[in-house]
Amino acid sequence: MNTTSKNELGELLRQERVKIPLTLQQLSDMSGVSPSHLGRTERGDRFPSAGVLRKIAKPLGFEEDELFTLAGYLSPQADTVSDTQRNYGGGRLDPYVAKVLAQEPVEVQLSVIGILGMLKSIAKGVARKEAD
Amino acid sequence: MNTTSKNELGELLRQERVKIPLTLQQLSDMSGVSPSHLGRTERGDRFPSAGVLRKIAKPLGFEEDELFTLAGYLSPQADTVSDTQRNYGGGRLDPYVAKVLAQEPVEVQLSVIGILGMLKSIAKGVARKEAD
DNA sequence: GTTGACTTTTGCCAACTGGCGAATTATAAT
DNA sequence: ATTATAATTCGCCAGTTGGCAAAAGTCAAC
Repeated sequence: MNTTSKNELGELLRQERVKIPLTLQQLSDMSGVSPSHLGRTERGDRFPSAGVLRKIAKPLGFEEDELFTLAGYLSPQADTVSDTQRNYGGGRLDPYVAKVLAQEPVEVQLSVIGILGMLKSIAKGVARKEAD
Repeated sequence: MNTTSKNELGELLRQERVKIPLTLQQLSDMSGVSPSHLGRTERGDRFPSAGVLRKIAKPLGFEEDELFTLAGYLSPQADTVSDTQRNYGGGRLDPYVAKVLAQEPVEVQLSVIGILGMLKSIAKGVARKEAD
């Protein structure tokens, strides 16, 4: 449908699924869409209908209509769409990192990024000192 | 498809089209959807995809996503809380954590879980000590 | 009534979606 | 290395969507 696509949608879907992390089978169980179809969708040999997009959105952590705009069913600035995180073109989370972290309780996960924030501010201070 | 449907969507579409007023041909010219398909859709023997709903929305005076909810592609009020449903199975990575971490270089990500590992082993030692 | 233009419906068809089961490929475990 | 097991992909299929062209159905002027 979108000739210039390079299949960014499918790649995004796989990226999100893997980083959660989920298998096709698990996502299938949550969404009611067959694993084979999900796989084909991610790799771009099938284009997902609005129905499937709706079913898989929440399990993947998307807003209900977020995937619609990404799929071109809704224009980018269409109403409502809470300007959520613009992480799409941004950095990627290493799958191994995701897997390890996912095994920790959410509070630990949050602590980890809290500590990361501290380290970053310390590093920043050090860098400023060194620059003097 | 839905035997009990009464086809409210199709009837609504026809009502709006006639009210404007437009012929199937005219709506077809504006939307790029064939008259025959529009006719079948209104009468309920075809169910419109998200693509055609998007195409005919504005010509009929609807918001772009308005027909999506009417067609059941979008729930009546998309609640914008992605935090509500989580923890499907065990081992899920918090989306916020994922977003934050994803913005760091992969080496930083790896360092982070390295540090996490250290902290865990320290905690384990402490716990054993306390248990004594 | 008949002709004419216009609107809607119908017959048929290609293309696509999405599911199921088998085959293949990765991942552990012994 | 070999086997077991889980994950992904492939082959094939039924059901739908949506377009085109031809067939009705409508309504006016003549």
